Amino acid sequence: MDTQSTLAATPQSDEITLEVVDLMANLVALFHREYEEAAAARSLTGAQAKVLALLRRGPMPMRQIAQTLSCEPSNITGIVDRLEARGFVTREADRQDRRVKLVAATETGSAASAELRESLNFAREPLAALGHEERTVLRDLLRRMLTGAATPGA
Amino acid sequence: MDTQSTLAATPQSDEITLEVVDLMANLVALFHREYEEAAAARSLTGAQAKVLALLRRGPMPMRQIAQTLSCEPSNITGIVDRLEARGFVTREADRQDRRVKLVAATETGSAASAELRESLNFAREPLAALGHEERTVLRDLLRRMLTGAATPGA
DNA sequence: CATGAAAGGTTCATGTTGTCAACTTTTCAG
DNA sequence: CTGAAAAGTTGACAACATGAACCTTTCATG
Repeated sequence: MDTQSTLAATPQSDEITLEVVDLMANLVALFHREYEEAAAARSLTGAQAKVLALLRRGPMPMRQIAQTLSCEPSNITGIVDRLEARGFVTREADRQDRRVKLVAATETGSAASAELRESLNFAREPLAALGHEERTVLRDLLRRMLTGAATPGA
Repeated sequence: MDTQSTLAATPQSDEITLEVVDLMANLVALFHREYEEAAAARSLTGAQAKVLALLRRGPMPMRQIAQTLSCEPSNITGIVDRLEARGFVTREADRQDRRVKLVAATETGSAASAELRESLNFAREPLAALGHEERTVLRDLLRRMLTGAATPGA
């Protein structure tokens, strides 16, 4: 299945693909910057904002947070420590398995996260360049790219 | 897929846009992870790889690197220090303005950067889902999104 | 049931990234 | 010539990230 369904001999390294990869890199950098700025405007770091965003759907064990963000559990300990110290998050032991600590967003935490998300949607300058139809096309392409790969958030 | 709310007074927050933003966020996270992994496989950090990538087109002053990456110049000092210590990069004073230090990739540095770039092109699983035509469409959309915004690399 | 392996979190040591303020050197305007 | 401004560096400090060692809880197996 690794063998691509296209006809080219080296479909992964043709002109178009190279340029798309570069464009992607730029877009990724741009989004990353905007995300950091939006978080900083609410005196959150990027990592803290990411963790908080994960908790929108409900409490989550430390380990699962680490897996979702692809980092070591010990790293999450520190980030949650800081979020907890500022009242954005609580830690409580799981009833079923007392080894597990469930991290849950507080009122304040949820509010901050929702606010940040809102601000992001409006800050998306790049998208402003595209019309409705184009966004639809883009959406479909992105969907195709993401199904099959790891899709943590949604 | 409601089609009636397209008279958007708030074109930034319709259904499609919201979904595109979320998809983008996932794609950004995915690319970011892959980039870090690819860099780590060559014992480079993400930041070091980014600086090295910037030098592909030729030497660049410290300040310009900082501006392109949207961070403080003092931060670049440290990153370049480590790259220099490992022989990936050299610092030399600019002839015209001796305040300026031009950072240039060495043979080794260029090779590492090129290698990483190559590996990225092949590691791009998401792109594998798209055919040639679709990649072209995607490229055009990305181009549109990036022109007008800050376009550091290209 | 007892015991040891395994899993979930934390702690500690260490290194990298990032900011900010103070400083040196060089350039340039007056 | 003198002072302001620009380019880089340094030092102090916080956050992030990893890996190893450790504690507690769970669970499989004898």
